[in-house]
Amino acid sequence: MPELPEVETTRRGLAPHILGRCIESVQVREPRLRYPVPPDLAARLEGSLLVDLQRRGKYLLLETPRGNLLLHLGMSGSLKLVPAGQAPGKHDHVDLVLSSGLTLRYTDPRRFGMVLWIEGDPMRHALLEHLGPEPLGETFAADYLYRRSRGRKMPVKSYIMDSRVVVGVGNIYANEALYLAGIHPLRKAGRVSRARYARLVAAIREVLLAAIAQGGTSLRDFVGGDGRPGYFRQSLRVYGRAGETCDGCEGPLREIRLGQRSTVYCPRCQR
DNA sequence: ACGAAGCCCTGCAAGC
DNA sequence: TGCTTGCAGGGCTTCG
Repeated sequence: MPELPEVETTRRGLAPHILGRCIESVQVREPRLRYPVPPDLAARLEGSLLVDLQRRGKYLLLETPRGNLLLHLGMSGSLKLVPAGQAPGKHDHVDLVLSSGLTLRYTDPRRFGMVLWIEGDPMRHALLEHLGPEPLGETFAADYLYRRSRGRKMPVKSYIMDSRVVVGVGNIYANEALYLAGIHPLRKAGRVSRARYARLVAAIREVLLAAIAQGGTSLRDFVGGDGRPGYFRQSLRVYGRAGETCDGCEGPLREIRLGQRSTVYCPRCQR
């Protein structure tokens, strides 16, 4: 399940291999993703130079002189480079055949992801314009989280997973960051102090940066490999560990459902 | 305006 | 063994 670190790892892995290349042809085998792939995508892209690959939250923006390709990996999506002509698998929905002899292949078994075309300023696009700050950027700070949360009654975990508040904090990292910050996931967002938001900001950065650092070790997988970055599993402190022992107090970790998301925490260490 | 629930989808695991 | 059922979840959309 690609979260921000996996998307950033994908961006870094792909960029040096695709930028400066030209799109020779495009094949859309399955347009039924989260939103339909535009029927005229091939006409928009063919013959275009790939100028830049940027990330905004968990979205990737592949820039060409005529517009941007907006990509989201959803739950199960991935992008990889394969040799031109390699037979597609069942869930290989979109191919961009490049001038380099490699094909950029979009795969997504569950089809929660998206491949869209944007002309004009992509940051004005409906899907991007209301996104909150980047968690690794300067504007994401304790003061910001604190002020914006005043009066909010939703659980702090739901608050930090709201992409209008901050982008890129998915379920796994929300669980991990709240554990590191010692904050109970059900605590009302408006009842978290400024000092504890400072700890939370640091914790969110820490888990994301650690995951990116680990993902970076498998960058070679992006060419000819399976295209799957490391999933950071071995470092998880709470996620997927319900019933196991808390590293801090050695008590059992508890699991609840919050908004149909698995939520794991230590009832003793997190208040 | 806010917060919660619903929905999209397939692979996998558990249960019978 | 082969079915059915349930679960996983990002993020937009709808409902209350």
